Amino acid sequence: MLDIAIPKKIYAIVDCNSFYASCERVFNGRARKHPVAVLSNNDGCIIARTDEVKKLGITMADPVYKHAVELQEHGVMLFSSNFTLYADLSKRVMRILSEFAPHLEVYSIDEAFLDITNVYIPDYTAFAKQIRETILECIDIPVSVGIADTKTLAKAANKLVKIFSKDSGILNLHGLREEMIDTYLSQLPVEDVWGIGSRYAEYVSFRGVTNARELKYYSLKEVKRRMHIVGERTVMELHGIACIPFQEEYKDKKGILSSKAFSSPVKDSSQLIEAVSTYMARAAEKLRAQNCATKSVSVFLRTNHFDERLSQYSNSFTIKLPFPTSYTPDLIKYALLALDQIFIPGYLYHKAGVFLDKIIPDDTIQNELFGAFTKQDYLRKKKLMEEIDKLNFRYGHDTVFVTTQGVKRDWKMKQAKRSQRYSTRMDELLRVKT
DNA sequence: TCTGGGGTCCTAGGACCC
DNA sequence: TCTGGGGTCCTAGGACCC
Repeated sequence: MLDIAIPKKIYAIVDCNSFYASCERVFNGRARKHPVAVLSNNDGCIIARTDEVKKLGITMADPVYKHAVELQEHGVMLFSSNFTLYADLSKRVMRILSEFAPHLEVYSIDEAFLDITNVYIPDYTAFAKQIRETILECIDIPVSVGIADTKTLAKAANKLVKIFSKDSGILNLHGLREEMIDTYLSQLPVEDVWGIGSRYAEYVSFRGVTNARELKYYSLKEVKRRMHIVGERTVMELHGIACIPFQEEYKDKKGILSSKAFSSPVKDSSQLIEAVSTYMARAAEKLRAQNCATKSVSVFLRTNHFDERLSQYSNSFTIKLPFPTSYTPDLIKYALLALDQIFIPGYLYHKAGVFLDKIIPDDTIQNELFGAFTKQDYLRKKKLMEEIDKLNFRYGHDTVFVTTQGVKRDWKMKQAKRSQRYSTRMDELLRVKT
């Protein structure tokens, strides 16, 4: 295909099976014996499910109420999401994985790539087996491992585990003959290829491309025309040519979003003010946690688009800030100005959110040449917020808060079925009867 | 009654500059 | 009838990921 020599890579991807559901099983003996599903905020959708639940035909983000009968019939245990717990267990999994390879890319809360190009591994399957067993033993979370010469092929291998090696949880494509790899790829539906979403899958399947092997040999020119450079990279990677870079170091977020649906419809501006203030407080915490400041604040709100009987409204407004900041009261002030631009009385609001954009590391902030803003001013506010963040971290969210966040918070999400934060809160440790 | 909450990257097109 | 050409920066929107 190409004349130039490309240094070969070898990647493994480790993916926690039904991660949130598996986390619930770690601390709940009864859940081990039952199918488990984890719910979104407000307990509205199913966002993680064990295999038994998948077999019922319940897909990601399916609303619970649609499946109430099957869920009950099959004795599925439902849990509200408990992200504090999941994040903590994720960290522990990643720590173990980092011992298996010199380079680790934490790709999501439940997945990581390992660059094992220069690791001496006599038997890749045995290597993967050791990873699985260690994580199972130490953290009690089952994982699947895919190994191949590109990230896309490793992801494909990981998906194919479910078809070819469910019991072992391992599939290694590295070192196989091309025809053998193609045989595997022919079993992977094109929409399961990493980088091919529903729109592209629809486009190519219309042209007779329904699996990964067919995509691999489809016209590269056509792929490039319709799916641009991203699609082209995907196809190249299916050919075993690594073009998606490995990103080891943690990158600061370029945008920070905080948004949630309300537990019940909201009409009053006073409640929206509380919600937007609270979301902004959370976004600002995240911003400060990465030592950054923002120069842009957006607010959006919308009615429930699922309810066709309601009159619909959706809008957003962005304010460019006169100076970079991470100071919650400033950010809330601008967020409320933005909210004021888009709030129209009379609608039943279902969801609101804030978005921070134009994020910069705060050590790049400089005095404004002819303005009132000074770096000293920024640092003074930052110091104050750091103290408040410490208190809130120690005593729980919103121990110290801005008054517009409100006290009652009727609009707040429901989490009726949340498990305890076993691993991070002293007062919620697992109790064992002796 | 009840429908997630985060993120990323890329492209096209317009504004603006010389 | 002719009506520069090249560059950068910004934004909105669309695709994707988990």
